[in-house]
Amino acid sequence: MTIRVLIADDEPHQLELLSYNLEQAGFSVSQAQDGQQALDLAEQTMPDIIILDWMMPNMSGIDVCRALRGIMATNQIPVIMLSARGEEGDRTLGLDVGADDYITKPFSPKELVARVRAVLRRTRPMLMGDVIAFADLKLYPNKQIVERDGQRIDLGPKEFRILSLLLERPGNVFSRLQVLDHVWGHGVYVEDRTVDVHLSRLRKALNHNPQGKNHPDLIRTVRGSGYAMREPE
Amino acid sequence: MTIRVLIADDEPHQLELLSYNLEQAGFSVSQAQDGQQALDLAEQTMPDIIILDWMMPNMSGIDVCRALRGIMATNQIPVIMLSARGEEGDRTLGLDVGADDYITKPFSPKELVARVRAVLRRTRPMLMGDVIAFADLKLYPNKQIVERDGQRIDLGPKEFRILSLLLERPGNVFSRLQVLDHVWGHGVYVEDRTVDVHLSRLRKALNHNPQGKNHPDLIRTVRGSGYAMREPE
DNA sequence: CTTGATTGTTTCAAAATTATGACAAATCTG
DNA sequence: CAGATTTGTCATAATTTTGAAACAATCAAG
Repeated sequence: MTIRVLIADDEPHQLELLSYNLEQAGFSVSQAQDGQQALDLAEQTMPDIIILDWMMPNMSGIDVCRALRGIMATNQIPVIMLSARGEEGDRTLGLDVGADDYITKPFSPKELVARVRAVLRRTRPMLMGDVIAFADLKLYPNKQIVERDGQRIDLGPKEFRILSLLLERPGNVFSRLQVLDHVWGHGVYVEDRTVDVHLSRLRKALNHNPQGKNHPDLIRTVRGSGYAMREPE
Repeated sequence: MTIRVLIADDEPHQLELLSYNLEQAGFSVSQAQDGQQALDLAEQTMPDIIILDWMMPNMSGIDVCRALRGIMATNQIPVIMLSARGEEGDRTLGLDVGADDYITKPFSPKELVARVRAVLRRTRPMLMGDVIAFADLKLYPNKQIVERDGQRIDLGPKEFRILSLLLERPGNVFSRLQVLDHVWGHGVYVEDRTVDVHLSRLRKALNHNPQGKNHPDLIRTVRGSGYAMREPE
């Protein structure tokens, strides 16, 4: 369950240095030497976070960021921009384009690592082991426990992971294929209708109420598309 | 099995004074002169507790604390902040960033030592040799003794250490690999299934009741992941 | 209100994972 | 060193989880 970082910088020395530090910090790192390559790699490998140097040949960090935001698959991946300039205008431009954080050079590798963690904590709290709350539901990643309305709920591994996925972006619709990819992993031969079955099991477990009436259904079926968490009224 | 403290303060005199007192109190102390160094040392040596001066060159105590919290490896290490100012806002900022306690200057070395002990007692009772209680279970860390429901229980060394590990963060799931790492140590060639066997032995020992019915099982198996202490709802 | 498409559920055998008894090797104790 | 205890592995049993198929229910549009 390692966190994957993509880092793009045209200066080999800097790239190597930062990669090394990120790896030391326990991340799995892939490198790009220019903007175009970064974009390609991002699409191919779908990292958990992307670090872009502002100035790069071929395609600037800004351009890459804009492009990433335009692609459905990548537009949720958090981005950190690295910049030599320190002008306020740049910063806002960076954030405007959809970057999640902005670091001005010079900075220490330590700082970069800290920022990466901070951004991930903000955007993907589950990856960092924080408790996820949604309506009257609580999910404890470290304990692999789910509670609804204070009541403990038992879930099989697959159901737990599906719920985790849905809770990563509450409200977002996940297609059956996406669910298969994230929960089963790539290249696994399984019917997509199997997802339905697990969703059914998940619903049954979540909505079942020991005393009396069932809880309202927290999962929304989007006909023709997939499933999502539903925020109750 | 001495407790290791990292203390960071940019004023050499103060640093020396506090270090001396902490050492007198039986702690093993390492020193940092600025924030960056503190962060580095923390990652390298993984102390049991960290004391940070609020104002430091290079990186303030706040920044260091934030960074520590962002790093998986260090985010469980308790932190005490030292501050010259006494404003309420600072205090809450300090605690917001994830500090465990906050001391306003001027303070006596005695007070610092007392606070260190208090924080450790709160966060890592086992380190202080305190008795760990969990449900009707009691574990005496330095005596290597466990009792359930008042009855003395005999555990082999491995079983004792596994139980200690599970009790460090009750409810948290520990993978077989984590258990192997913590109990056997790194680079030991042992089947992961061996952990199952020891868990089985641990359970048998814990749940066996001389008079009549067995105790309820205190250990939770998390299919596909590992083991954890079973917490009440 | 019918129809075709999509989704929900139940059931069941297979697959995967975990529990545990038995035993030899290793380690400790006196 | 002898005897006792602790360890690690294996084989087998017990359990849980999974995936697919079959059928029921629901939906969206004519």
